[in-house]
Amino acid sequence: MTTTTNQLLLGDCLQKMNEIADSSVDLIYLDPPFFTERKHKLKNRQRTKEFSFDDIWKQESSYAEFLHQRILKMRDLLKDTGSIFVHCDKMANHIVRGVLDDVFGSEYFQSEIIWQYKRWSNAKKGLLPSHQNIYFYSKTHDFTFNKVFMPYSEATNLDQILQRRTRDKHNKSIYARDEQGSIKQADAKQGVPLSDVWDIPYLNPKARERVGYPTQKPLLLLERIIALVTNQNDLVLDPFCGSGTTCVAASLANRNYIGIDQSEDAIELSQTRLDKPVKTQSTLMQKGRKAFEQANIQALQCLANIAYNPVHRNQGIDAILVEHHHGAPVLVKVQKEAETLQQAKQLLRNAMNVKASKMGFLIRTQLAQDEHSAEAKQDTQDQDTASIIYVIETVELSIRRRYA
Amino acid sequence: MTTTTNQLLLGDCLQKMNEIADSSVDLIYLDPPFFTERKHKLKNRQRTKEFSFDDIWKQESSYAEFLHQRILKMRDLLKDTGSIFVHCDKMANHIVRGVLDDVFGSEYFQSEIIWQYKRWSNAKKGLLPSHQNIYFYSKTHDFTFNKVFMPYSEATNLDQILQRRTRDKHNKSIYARDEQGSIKQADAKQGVPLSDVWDIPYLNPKARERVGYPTQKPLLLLERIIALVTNQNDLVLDPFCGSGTTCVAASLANRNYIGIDQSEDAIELSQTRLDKPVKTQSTLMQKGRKAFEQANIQALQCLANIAYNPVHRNQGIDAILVEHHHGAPVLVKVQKEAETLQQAKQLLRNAMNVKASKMGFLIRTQLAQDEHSAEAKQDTQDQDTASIIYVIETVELSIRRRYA
DNA sequence: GAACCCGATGAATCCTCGC
DNA sequence: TGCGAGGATTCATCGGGTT
Repeated sequence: MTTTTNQLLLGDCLQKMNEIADSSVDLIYLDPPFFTERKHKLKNRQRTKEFSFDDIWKQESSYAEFLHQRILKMRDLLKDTGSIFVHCDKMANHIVRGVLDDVFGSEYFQSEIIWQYKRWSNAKKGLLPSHQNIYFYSKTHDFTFNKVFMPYSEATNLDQILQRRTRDKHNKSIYARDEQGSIKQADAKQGVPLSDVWDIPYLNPKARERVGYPTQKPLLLLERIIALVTNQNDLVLDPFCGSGTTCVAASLANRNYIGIDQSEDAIELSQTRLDKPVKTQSTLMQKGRKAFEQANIQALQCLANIAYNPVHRNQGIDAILVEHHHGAPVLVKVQKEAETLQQAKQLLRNAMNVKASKMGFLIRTQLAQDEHSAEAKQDTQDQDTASIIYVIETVELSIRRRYA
Repeated sequence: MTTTTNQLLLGDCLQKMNEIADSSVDLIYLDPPFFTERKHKLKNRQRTKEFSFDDIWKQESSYAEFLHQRILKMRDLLKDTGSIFVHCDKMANHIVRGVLDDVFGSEYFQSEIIWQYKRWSNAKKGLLPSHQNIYFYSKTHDFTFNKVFMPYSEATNLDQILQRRTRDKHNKSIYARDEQGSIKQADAKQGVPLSDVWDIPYLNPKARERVGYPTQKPLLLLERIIALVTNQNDLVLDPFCGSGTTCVAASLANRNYIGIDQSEDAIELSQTRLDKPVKTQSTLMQKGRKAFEQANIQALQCLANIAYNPVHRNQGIDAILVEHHHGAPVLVKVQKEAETLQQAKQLLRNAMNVKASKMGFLIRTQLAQDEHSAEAKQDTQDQDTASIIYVIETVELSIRRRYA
């Protein structure tokens, strides 16, 4: 049997998976639906002194049964080098784990991935839920895995890490030295293996990427999973594809895909997204939180000795000073490379209107086309609102100016 | 029955807990021993097509039974306002969760806490394990909880947070505006509620706090848990107290404690620690990770487009290139403001000797007193070691030079 | 085969040395 | 004697090799 790839199938995956050849899939990702009705049944149950596992499972059995049947079939579809990633509802992760241990075997459990994100807070008593669990099992020990390396920790003595080590006669670890007694260097290192805790921004409620599916996942999450355990032209299957994120990510990464869903709407939506994929264009999404911190280094350096709160994700403002001025916040904006001074000023002015700010600082970083225009040099006083924008230059710009 | 507090009990907690009065404990923390023998039993088990839940559990049942008996008793010991925190082994978290759901009821599940950390890596194919799970259940809905707030994330729209919000007639959340229609500023906010993902440094192998217990937890972790769900003079119980971290943390926070352990050594050790508690106080602990990042911003900026590993805490080196040269690392140093070129060169040269590096780059950022000296302009070749230092200038410096 | 040993690992602390 | 820079050391966890 040959499998037609790059298609979306409408129906229960239990049936539809029969259209896929055994041992043909490289990665299965699923976020199975979770039926919350069961939960309430538990409420009034009697606690018994004599413990039986059946008690736990009876409550969950219909769900576990549902999942078990399907995951059994999924295992057959996987190549020997294939992997499965199962996204868990927080009320059911023990059930999912139990089923996976049964079908794949606990020795093929690779990782519990924690997808961590910051989120808008709620008023709930307790801790703010800010993670989800993804279980990663491989079919065999010979699974495809593309190693990813991350930077060393800031607290690491990196120069020492690069020294070769050995053990002395007491089996104590020491640095290796050559005949002259100088330290031997280790081979080139690439960094630290990727951790099982992933800090990936939660899909912002207003993101363009969002298509209205409650459990929609960020593309970045799926892209990372796909990059980790598949290669180009491999086949990715999502048996509960929903809004189609997995398929879109696979398609963007030049992998083949098959998506299955019971809902006609889901299939239609997925197809639309596949025809014209939209990925949220935010610095945070693309480069991660670290890059976000560095993106504005220049701006922050200018402010090095002033007490300020950095502001991200706002075109008009890069920082708000801690000190207020006449009871209103003082805003700071750094001119971006692509902005003319005019544009930058207007953005800051808008922001100041919204924030009712009376004082703003605009930090120039770019030479103007017409260096002699009045606008380029003067601070701006807005007649209506009595607010003022001071224009400041970076040191570097003032040097370049003398050459202009 | 009255309970004697601030004591350590030797024995199986199943028996010893009988010495504690029912409904007298405010917090139970436990890190139950985990018997890894199970793992191997699972290995050769046949997967059966007809699915039975008993199959999953039979393997685990002796362990689950062990845990269930004890946790049942623990629930009785808890006050109605009390909570339990259970630390899980990564191979057993589904078992623990199942038992807790059974004893406490899933509606009293409050959080799965992810304790996240950085740690030395290993050769594992796959993701680097860097978290542990802690389950948090309350006995009733009326549990003690002290809200904790953390600083806002870098990606938060801080400017929006500072705007006062209200609801319109359709009960939709909107920004509050004054008579003139401009936005009202909110009062100072406390921050974001504490997340269920905790970044707490792992107990370092060299830490003096370490006492030799393999599963010893950092005091910081227990301190946070205790602060979260207990008040002064409350009673904290650890039925598997091991090295006694829980009791020490409770004692330091002016809570009462009871620790139980089967091992005489553990009890003795715990008592020693209680008499003279040691807590790690380091730069990382005190100033946090951020302190490292900001120390060196300027140097890192100069290296923007080169593949390098940043080096902290070493005067002679700011970075090591990823690529090696003639089998030796290539070192990079950025001249600091207070350093003359001579001094900078010497520091780099020393570092190169120690690291046996053949090639180094020194990035000039300062104009020399005597701009015309030969030393200022020339690269340095060391006759003895055949190593060479290339001197490079920043763009900014070369502009300033033309004015010098 | 199974049990054991051994080397590699990197985070982060302790510790020493020099001024 | 105090302090800071940076060198030294440890540990749990893998894989792989060897009894």
